Amino acid sequence: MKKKPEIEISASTEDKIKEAARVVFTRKGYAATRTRDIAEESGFNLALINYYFRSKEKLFDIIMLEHLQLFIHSIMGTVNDPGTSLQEKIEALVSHYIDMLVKNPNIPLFVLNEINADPQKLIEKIGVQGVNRKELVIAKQWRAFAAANKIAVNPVHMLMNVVALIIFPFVGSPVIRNRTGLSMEQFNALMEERKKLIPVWINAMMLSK
Amino acid sequence: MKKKPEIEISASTEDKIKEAARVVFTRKGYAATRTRDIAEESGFNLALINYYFRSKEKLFDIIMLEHLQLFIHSIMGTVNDPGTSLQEKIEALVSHYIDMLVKNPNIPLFVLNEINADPQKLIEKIGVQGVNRKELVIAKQWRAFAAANKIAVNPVHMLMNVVALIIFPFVGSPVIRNRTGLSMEQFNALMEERKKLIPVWINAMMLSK
DNA sequence: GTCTATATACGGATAGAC
DNA sequence: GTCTATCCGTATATAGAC
Repeated sequence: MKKKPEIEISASTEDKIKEAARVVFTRKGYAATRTRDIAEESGFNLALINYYFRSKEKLFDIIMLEHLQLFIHSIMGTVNDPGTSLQEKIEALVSHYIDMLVKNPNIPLFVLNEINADPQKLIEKIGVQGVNRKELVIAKQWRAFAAANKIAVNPVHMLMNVVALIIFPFVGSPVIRNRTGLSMEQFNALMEERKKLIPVWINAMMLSK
Repeated sequence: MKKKPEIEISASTEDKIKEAARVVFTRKGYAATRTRDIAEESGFNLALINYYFRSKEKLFDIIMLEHLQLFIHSIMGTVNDPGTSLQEKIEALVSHYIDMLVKNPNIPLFVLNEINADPQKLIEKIGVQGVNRKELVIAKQWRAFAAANKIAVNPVHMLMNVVALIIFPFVGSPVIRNRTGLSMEQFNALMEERKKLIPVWINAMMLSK
């Protein structure tokens, strides 16, 4: 495992190809990207892709795995932190994901797409199954909150709602921007607003009767 | 324009191919479906697809157009009905779309995907631009409601939220079902619950401070 | 390691028999 | 209208020169 500098002055050819692949795969999906597109984007020849990664599919698997880890990895620290309240955890998650998605707006659709294309394959690769979700700190805090406030709705609803409010705008971004006439900057400004709004909304939803 | 029977005892070959195409395109997306897949699904030979539809792309355009109309068409009546309140309109829309999505759970991801792949192309085809959205009855009712309750948030947020809460669970269905262990029937039961819950949530969100 | 040239496979589309 | 056989472009992958 080679150590990498924080700022890559000159990335290796392998990393350049991987970055190019990330860009193209994420924008067009697996089936619609050609190895030629990746080669062009990277500035190298198409033969090099196979030299480093053996095949288009293997390269894709690497990219996808990194995306999934980006989604899942960082979350674990916050949801299992005994030092923060439920409300604070929601705020942290919302803020963190919106930041990430503003930088990488194409990731959600890409990931959802490819999971849909082959649900088995990708689910095996994540392998976070080890964690017992019921015993996460956030789960305990939710149960306490639900009991204290006599909340009867299935927690799966609230989970879906949080994720929906965060992710959906990015998935629907082209439609939204077209129908509303918003520029990319204006759209991102709205997303910034949502960091504050979503936790408030979630709270209101949970307590609604 | 031939009139079709409500229940097709024996659909024409053309319609069978179209239905097969709908199934395969919707499941796999444009790039990943092969005309051979459609042929197999339809029970006919691949040559027939070109006989009836000239090309894969023309067939796709037809399917996509029908999907988009399914999304947009029925909505206009309800959002422009002067006889129902804002709350009633939201209830009607939520209920209607969830019914539709339970029957066609793959449509949202498919449509979002293809819009993302080529935003220009599809937006031109919808052509609902004629409608002045500001003058829809629902828009007036929203402004009245917002004024009466001193709501300051950008209405685009609320629009995104309604759509997100309805559509996202279907887009994320494979992940959700995998992480929660829900069967398809249990998932659909949750969606049924959401017909009542979402309008309540929306109301709570709008009035939250 | 990186390139050019090429083998090989696959997919969309068509010709032509029935 | 429907089929079988086939053409032809394109995409992945590899061989081999440098």
